[in-house]
Amino acid sequence: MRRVSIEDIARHAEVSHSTVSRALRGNKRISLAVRTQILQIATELGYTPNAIAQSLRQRQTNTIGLVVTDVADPFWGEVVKGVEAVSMRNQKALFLSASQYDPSRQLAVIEVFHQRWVDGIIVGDSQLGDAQIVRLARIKVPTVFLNSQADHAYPGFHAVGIDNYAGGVLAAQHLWALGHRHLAYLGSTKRPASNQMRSLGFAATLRGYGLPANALITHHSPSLEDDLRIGYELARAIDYTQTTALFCYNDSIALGALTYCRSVGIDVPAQLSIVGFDDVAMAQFSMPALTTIAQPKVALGETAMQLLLAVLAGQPTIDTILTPTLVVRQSSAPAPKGTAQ
Amino acid sequence: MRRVSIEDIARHAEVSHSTVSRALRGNKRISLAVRTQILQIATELGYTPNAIAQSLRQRQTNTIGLVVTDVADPFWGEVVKGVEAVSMRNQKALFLSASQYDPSRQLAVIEVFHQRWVDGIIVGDSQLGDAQIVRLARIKVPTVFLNSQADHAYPGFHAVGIDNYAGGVLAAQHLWALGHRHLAYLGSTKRPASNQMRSLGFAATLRGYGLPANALITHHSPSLEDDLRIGYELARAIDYTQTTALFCYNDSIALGALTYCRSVGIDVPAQLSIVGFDDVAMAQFSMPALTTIAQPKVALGETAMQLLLAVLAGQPTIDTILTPTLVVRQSSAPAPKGTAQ
DNA sequence: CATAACCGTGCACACGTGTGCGCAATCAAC
DNA sequence: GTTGATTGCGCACACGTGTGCACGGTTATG
Repeated sequence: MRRVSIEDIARHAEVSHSTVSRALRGNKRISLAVRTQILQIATELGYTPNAIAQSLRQRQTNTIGLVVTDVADPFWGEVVKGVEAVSMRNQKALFLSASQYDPSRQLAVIEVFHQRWVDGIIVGDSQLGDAQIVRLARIKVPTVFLNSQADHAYPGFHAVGIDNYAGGVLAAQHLWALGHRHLAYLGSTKRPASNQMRSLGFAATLRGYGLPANALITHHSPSLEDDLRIGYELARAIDYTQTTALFCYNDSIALGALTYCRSVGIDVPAQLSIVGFDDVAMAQFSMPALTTIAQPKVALGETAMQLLLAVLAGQPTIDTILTPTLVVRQSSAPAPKGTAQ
Repeated sequence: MRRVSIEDIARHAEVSHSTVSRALRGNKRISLAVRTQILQIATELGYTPNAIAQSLRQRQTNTIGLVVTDVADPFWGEVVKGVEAVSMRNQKALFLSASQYDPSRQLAVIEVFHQRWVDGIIVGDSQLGDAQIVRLARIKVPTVFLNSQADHAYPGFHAVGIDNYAGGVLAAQHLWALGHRHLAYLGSTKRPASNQMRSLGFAATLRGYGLPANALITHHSPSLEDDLRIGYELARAIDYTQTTALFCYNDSIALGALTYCRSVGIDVPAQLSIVGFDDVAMAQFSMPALTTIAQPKVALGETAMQLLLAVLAGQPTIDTILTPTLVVRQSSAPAPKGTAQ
């Protein structure tokens, strides 16, 4: 039942375990004859190095902890995919945990990671409060925040994200250019900071164009429900005799809104334009295909992991803010005649 | 820079590290006075147990390895969510890795898990060949296969899955009852076994009803592309002067097919019925909402993890095959007049 | 008061690896 | 042939934790 260790190999080869260890690691002070013999015995016995013992000895686990809010969210699914790919490629094992948008669980997960001596941590959608950040700062694990919902400016903390404000600006420019003068923003309270930035960029840009304050309404869902359902519900609260365009926190909410519109016969985009955020896979396959502010999701995950690796390697790094791009599809069109002021 | 260990606590409390260890673990042979003092010093110093050292000592890591084909796939996202939830609740850390449908990578990941001494492994969508299974059997790690693409009947191997054949039967019954007499199956070659079972259940049932062989055509995508795109492409290859119903390997393919149909003006469900598989979140929000064979995805993940925990606890277990259910929505309807024989 | 039972703690080892240091053997140089 | 360098390997310890055993001290018992 016991697994084969270097001690077992040593016994067979009639050398000490030190010699076996050195031979396996390619130390050049071991003679070729002995080394090849050891390697052969190792494969014969089916030896597998014990990563736990190695970790203890080397005080390093080659392990990364990733905590996200929800793995089943299509956005995070892609991000995790990017993180995993780079992690795998660099021989780091990946711990995954989900926080379900609960900051205390987020911290709890991080503590578990700490106990397991992960080399580094990536936190998605961080909603940690100041007190929690202080606790996190005490355990000095290199940490990368990915699309953080709060500013964590501490030494040893790094960040990768997209410019949410710029995304809001893009949406506003696009819809304004199409002639929309009564608009709505459908937000998400589960992600306070990014929600606010997208909303702000959107609203500020429109105001800059001269849009009166009462011509822009914003609805933020209070619930933790599924985004698709939230979008459906928020869309039903809108007065469509005025509003001709919706900008949604993300694609799931937009797709939910789109479903509501079709179910009550609102013609998208002839009567109503809808713009989403993220550019999830489904966005190009809805009917009509969704105009959206695209985030490079997989790249976001890859970048976060690469940044973390650089930190671990002691290289100088800089935080990265990626820029979102506007992807125009069929869900947005010129405002219907007679609605512009 | 060194982290605080029980040795450090021992020094402060002027006892031996054995006493500290016992106090922390609640051993009743330590006097109350000493124990409380030790606990206080522990929190003062900010002690965190070293899970690596514990693992080495106890020959058990409280760690589970999960390997899936693609985290970004909406189906697997939900499954991972279920696995993670149960894992977390039982204080097991979860290693995640993706195989990208490559059996050799699947095995490679398992070997890494083995090196890290995971207590158990869950393999999603296993496509391991016989040789790989033999290798896997040599390393005696309790393993649960989740919706396996092959029969792995070995001692120490367990399985959780759904009855794909029954799913195919359900789809056939539903579409036949609606009067469809020319049908097509849009499959996926990335998942050979489940694809075959769904196709077989579908075809056998229809033949049982007396459907002539040439009235059912099957298309299997040869590529590794995104399912949504595969569905779109496969749907364009169909002759719609005959075919009035599509049964698709999964919802993503069905949604892709649906998108193609709308883009060329085929009315779903008036002209064409579409049935998917899985019941992903998006299925109820497409237009029309997708009729589909539902899998309990989160429950599947939870069940797999619970089965694994039972195995680890030495309890007797039995493999579980869950039964899919038909969810009728708006994408399926009676066959258009004049098409039935 | 002597002996036994019991309670609280420390010693020492183990888990599996990696590595600094030393030691023996071989070889080269003068 | 003595000295010095070089090569190849083992000894012993460390990483942090848990636990069997022994041992000293206190209390109960006769």
